[in-house]
Amino acid sequence: MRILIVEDTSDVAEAASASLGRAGFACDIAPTLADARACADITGYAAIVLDLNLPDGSGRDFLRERRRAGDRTPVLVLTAQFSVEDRVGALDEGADDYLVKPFDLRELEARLRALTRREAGRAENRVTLGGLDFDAGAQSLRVGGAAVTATRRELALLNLLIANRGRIMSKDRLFDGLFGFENADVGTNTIELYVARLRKKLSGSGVAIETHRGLGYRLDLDG
Amino acid sequence: MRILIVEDTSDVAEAASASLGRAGFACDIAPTLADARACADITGYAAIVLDLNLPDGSGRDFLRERRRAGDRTPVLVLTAQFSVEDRVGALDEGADDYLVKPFDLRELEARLRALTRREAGRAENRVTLGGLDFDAGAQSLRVGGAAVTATRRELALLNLLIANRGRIMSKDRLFDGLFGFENADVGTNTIELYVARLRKKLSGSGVAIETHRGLGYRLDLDG
DNA sequence: TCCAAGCTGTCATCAAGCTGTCATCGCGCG
DNA sequence: CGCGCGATGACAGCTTGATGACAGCTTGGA
Repeated sequence: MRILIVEDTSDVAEAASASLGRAGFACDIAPTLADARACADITGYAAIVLDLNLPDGSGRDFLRERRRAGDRTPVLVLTAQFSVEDRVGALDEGADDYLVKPFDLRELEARLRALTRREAGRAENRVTLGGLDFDAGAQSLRVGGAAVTATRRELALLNLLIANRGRIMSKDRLFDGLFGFENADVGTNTIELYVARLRKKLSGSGVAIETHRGLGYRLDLDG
Repeated sequence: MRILIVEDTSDVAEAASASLGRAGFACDIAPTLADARACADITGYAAIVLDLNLPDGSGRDFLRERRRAGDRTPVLVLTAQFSVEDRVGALDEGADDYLVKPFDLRELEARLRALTRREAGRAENRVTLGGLDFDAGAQSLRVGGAAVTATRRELALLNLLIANRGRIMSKDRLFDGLFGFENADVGTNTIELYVARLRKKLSGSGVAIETHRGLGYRLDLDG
């Protein structure tokens, strides 16, 4: 799951990026509206965290632009203001959620999980699929009832595959979901590597990651 | 848009109901968990406003029940507590949003609009034709309900034919659609080859690729 | 601050199966 | 009946993916 953080205070942006990164999100940071537009044009995001106060304009303009262009990416707005009008305005302009600064990083994380999971058509973090039991919030994985340890990247990949279960995901899309711009030089072989590692851990779970040559991978029930 | 308000303080419930009513929502009020269960079982709601503090238990139990039962109705949680743990917990248990009491009625209204708004709109580029079911996004193909695997080229050809269904496509045009400039030296026989391969996979689908000698191919319903 | 453990990503090598060519056969049309 | 376009089976090359080993780096603990 790739997230765009539009925030000019680098302290806040860095902290959020680090915290979300640990939670399995891949983050890009845009300190200005111009940067945000560039990033959003280049790639798609699972969600956008948007500060309203930016050096080159208001985040609300950016939000309005995207919505007008038909972009429905979930947007969580950050605001330092206490005015109800402002929050309500942002929500009515198409924001999906907001947080008042200063905010707790765990809360940002939980809200982004709620937003992205809604996009995937899920109502809760926990997914049971065959003998597989995955909780995106707790980052925990069980196979046939037994706890299985998995690394951050492995869980991120699993999360992506589950969110798109039954669909073939190209390696490019998986790559975009797993890595932000700062890791753009990572070889695409990495995806194959993590698929292999995940498969090993999922063996016997009744869930399989199928290879579709030249197309990508698909997660679905075995058999 | 019908909304269920689960809240035992009748002042708050009435005020919310009146305000939301003016905004175009139809509201039912449930003062207890038992009432809430009864209402939710009888009819479906566009969203649920849920107080966590109720005379006969915690709203979180109710939330968990509904989610476990597969109910995805958007839930907005009302909480009097400031504990981050509690909010995060509710969100992770499947809540879509929360408000801290006391809250502004306009804000409740805006948030419910945001929650219900996103139920609409799920763009799918999926085509069903006779017994054939093709999803260009998921790159998946079904014939008579059964999943059929196809290679990249086969899917590309199918996509082209479906997009121009009922029209005769010359081999040249199909060729241009399947191969870029770098493959310009591929023999035109290849198209015939892939048509044959596709026909094999589509047999029994009710869809046929007709040959029009000297002109090209046409995909349409059988018979 | 240093160390150890484990996560990450690169590389090389091996396997799989997609791709396109060829040859041969069928079939429609003149 | 003959010509030419199209159909199809077989095959070899080559792209694409799988996987084991390894080095660098991060992270957590002492």
